[in-house]
Amino acid sequence: MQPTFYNTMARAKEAFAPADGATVRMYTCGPTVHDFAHIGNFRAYVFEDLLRRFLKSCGWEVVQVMNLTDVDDKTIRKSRAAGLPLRTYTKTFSDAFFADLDALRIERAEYYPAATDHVPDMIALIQRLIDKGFAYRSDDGSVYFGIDRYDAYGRLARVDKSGLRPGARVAQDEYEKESLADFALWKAWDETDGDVVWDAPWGRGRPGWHIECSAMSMRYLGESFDIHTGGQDNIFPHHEDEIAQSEAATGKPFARFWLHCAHLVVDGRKMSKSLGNFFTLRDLREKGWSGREIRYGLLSTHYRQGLNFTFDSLGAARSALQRLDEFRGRLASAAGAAAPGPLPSWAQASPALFHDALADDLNISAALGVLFDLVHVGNRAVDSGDAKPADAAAVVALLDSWDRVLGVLAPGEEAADDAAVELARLRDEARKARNWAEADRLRGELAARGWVVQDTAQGAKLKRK
RNA sequence: GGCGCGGUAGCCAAGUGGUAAGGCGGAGGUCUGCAAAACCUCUAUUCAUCGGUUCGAUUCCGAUCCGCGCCUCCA
Repeated sequence: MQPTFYNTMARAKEAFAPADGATVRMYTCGPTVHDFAHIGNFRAYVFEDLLRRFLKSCGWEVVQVMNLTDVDDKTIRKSRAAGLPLRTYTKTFSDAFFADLDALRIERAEYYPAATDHVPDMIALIQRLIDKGFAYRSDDGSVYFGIDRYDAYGRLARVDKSGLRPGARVAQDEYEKESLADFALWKAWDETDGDVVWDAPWGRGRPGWHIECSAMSMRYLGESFDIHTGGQDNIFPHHEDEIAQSEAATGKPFARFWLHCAHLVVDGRKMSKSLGNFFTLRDLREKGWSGREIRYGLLSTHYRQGLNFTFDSLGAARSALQRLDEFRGRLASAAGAAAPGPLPSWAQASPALFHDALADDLNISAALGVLFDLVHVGNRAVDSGDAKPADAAAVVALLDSWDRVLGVLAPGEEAADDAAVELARLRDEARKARNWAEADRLRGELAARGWVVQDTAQGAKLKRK
């Protein structure tokens, strides 16, 4: 089935294929590296990772770009407060960001351009906009995009530009703009910028926020590309402004599909430090949750659905993953060294069901339903002895192919240490001697070391608690 | 005020104009020395409320109530 994605531009699901039929060119709005990313941010990145992996499973190549915003008001302010050069300050957080991506099993994008490495591209793009009459210079040397000079403004967010009213956060010093919703392409230098400054033909300063995404997407993906994603809060103004400045400059359609993921709340409330419900990935890992568990928690709710993140839901993720691990382990032992045969009858429908679920705008709940249905019938087959080694091997291969999309199955087994193996051996001996008290004592000792014993037909197995 | 999303079992969460997937949790049972895991059975006569359309609506339409997001740099 051909994938269908909900395109914010159309406010409807639309059939998707890459424009050139082979390679999906995708731009994903990335982090502002002035602090550790929080789990709300990672919800978006996990969604984009699922999208990326699913597109690959459809047989397409993917070229993904994720920007690193390493210059903006907050970043400058914080780096100056820390007494560090901008680069030094942001490196801490971009390094942490990549470590967090790894923990969440998020595949690397092809490009992670940093804004500060692409200022010349931005200057060139702004110059094009000035030359074409879409942008104007204000008295202080800033450059603004004039939305009244661009007819199509407001198409994505469906805002009427005449209806835009001033928000609470409009700075006092922006009176020079032609229209309130005009946005800065270039901000003239002032003393709070310190040494964060570039020379441009119209004066010294630094780029506005929106322009980096236009300039960097064009550099790596071309002036038109397939998919642009971000959090729903980016629809307006960020993505609206990207479209305006990009299409005004090139005269070409910018992104064909716009996918936006909904926000995450914690315990039903917006995350905030004052409520004590604000978590970075690091915070959760320190509480003993694995990256895989957190990934499952973030992944298992449809991306356009608001996600209520709770510790109960993490516990549910842990249990669900244990069930999946157990199933894969049972199948692997049933398979032994057998080569995969054709899928057994009880699994034959599964691959198409799984693909079709995700092809329907990444319906992850339906896809997980297919997965758990397979676990159910598969466990039954193993119990009844119907699963022949070649069958089991085929289903293991199927699970592994699904996991290239989901990225949650492979548990990263921890081999039991020698001491635990010895305790398990002693317990086996005690059991053979029907010395149940000693066997249970040894099981307790293993439990204290964090190991759970399972007696199976193949002998005792040790699993991490 | 404008744009938009959502209200489905104890919790999370799909879904369809024809009678409610799946996960977690809970109860009972099988297996086991006991466990663990797995399996079996049960756990929403009902999908926020009220109207309407229809042979029939949780699913379509309207209204109401409630919760939430964005409206200048927050994924």
